[in-house]
Amino acid sequence: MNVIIAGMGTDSRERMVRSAAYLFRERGYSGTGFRDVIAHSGAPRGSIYHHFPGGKVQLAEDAVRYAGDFLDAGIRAAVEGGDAASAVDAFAGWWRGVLVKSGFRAGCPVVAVTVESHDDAPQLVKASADAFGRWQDTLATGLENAGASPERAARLATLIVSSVEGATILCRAERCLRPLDAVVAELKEITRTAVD
Amino acid sequence: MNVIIAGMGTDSRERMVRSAAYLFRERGYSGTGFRDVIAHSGAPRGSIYHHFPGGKVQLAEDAVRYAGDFLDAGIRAAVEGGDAASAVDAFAGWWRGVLVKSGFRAGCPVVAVTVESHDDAPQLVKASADAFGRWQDTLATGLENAGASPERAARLATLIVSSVEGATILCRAERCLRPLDAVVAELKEITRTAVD
DNA sequence: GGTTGACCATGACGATCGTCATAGCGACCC
DNA sequence: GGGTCGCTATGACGATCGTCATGGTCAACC
Repeated sequence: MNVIIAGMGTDSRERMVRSAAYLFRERGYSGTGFRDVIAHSGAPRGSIYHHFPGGKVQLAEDAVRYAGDFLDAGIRAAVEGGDAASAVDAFAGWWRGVLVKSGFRAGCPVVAVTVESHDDAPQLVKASADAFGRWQDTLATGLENAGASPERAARLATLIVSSVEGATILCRAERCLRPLDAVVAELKEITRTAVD
Repeated sequence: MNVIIAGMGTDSRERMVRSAAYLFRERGYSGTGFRDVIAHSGAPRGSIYHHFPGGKVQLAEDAVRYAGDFLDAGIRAAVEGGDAASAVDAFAGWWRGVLVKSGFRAGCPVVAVTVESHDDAPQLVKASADAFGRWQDTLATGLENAGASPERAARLATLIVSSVEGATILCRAERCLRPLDAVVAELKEITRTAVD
């Protein structure tokens, strides 16, 4: 039987969400069909609209939320027990692993959903904004604790998220880690001077 | 009749390429069908595979190249007759205009194609890498002329392209210019200290 | 132990996807 | 003026898309 924990659904439901997030990273939102999610997750076809009455949009919404929560927890853990540079390392290091492990074929699922969202699915835009916002808030808190002013910390957090996400895209195009490494080097220099 | 200029195709062919680049910015690659391109460009349906024997992939390839050339020319013009900060303004200012004019619904077509490309279309990855590479080269040249060292100029150019592209995505999600403004403020500060 | 309800198997719906074949148009060349 | 060729109109192909209805299974609860 399935043990239901508050906030978490069935096994197959969660597998679908995780697979959707995984597949979005490589093929994007429109490029990923329900059949792909079923095949990748091994979840049953018949219960799609039982778990996701809102259809594909709801699945994508949950996938974005899942990715947002997952990465935010990683950033938070690295920020709580490290210096300012570890905030950058935690965020960039995760995407470096995604790039290498996928052979530069995968990127950020939140980015994928954002750049494809039309007007008839505003929930997706909101979910993406939530994820990006939480990442920035967590990073900004870490930078403040390291000694940066609140205003500067907020601006730097936005720069970190923007540049690392952008560098991840450039890495996929160039099929190498050079852009991400260059960005991280500059970011570390900036954060170092900002916390003094 | 159609006046054929070297490197440029028919009117309807070029309209299709431009429309594809335009539509990719809002709906992405997989989210944009040939029928959308036909409707938006007013081009005839029957000549799709006359102008693009390679099908949708070739159309996207040309769209990425078109966007790459177009923006590179803008950056080059701004870099040639300005200081180091104008390089940032030229690049970021273009995307600011795209965001505002589209109501935060459009982004970068090169990004859209990159994050959706699978293995069966490596031409698209290469075309994207070319566009990103040219933008970085042009910006780096401008930074070098302003006084930055070649190595630092290359790293900064990568940071500029990455962070502005990333900020554009964040702006679409948050539906405001705050991320881009924050990034531009930090970038100007960095480039100012780098050219001294 | 009968009933409820969460969950899944199966198959199909209409729409749209990228692709292509065929026929025909009109301008140009010899 | 007959023929060639760039370009377009039209319609269809099979595949796949998201969506949903129906019927069934099995554990849980009164």
